[in-house]
Amino acid sequence: MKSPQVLTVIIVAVVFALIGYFIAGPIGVEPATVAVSVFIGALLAPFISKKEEVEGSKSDEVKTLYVGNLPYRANEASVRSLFSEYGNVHSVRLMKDKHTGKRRGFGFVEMNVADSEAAISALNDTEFQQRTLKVREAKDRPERTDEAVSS
DNA sequence: GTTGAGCGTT
Repeated sequence: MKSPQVLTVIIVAVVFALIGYFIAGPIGVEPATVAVSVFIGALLAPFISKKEEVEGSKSDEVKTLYVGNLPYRANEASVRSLFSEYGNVHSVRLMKDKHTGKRRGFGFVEMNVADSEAAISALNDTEFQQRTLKVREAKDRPERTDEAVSS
């Protein structure tokens, strides 16, 4: 996938450089300068656009998992180490009650998509600290990435 | 300090 695209980019850059070389004369600019500039520009343009594609696909590599029926003594470290055996764990959040601060017995684990599927089939309905875990794909959460209203 | 179906906060 990578090699044909790079070759295509080079060919397109050469074609643009030739076009710029021939139209540079009537415009009144140095043909060689235009050719080199267009050539470099055509090489850098796909490189910048590909960089954005990579960053955009990186957020898709992480998937949120719902973990239920957790023992109240379980902490984030134990859950993280448990899921880390089946894949790269990005983050672990055990939900607690905001008023009392006690654990509610469920949480969310973020890990890679492929590893998450393996972790679900491997850890779902399995015993963890004398409790049967419920591991599933988490629902879509309301996006609250923006700052909340504060005075 | 307790309890036991569930999908949530910077």
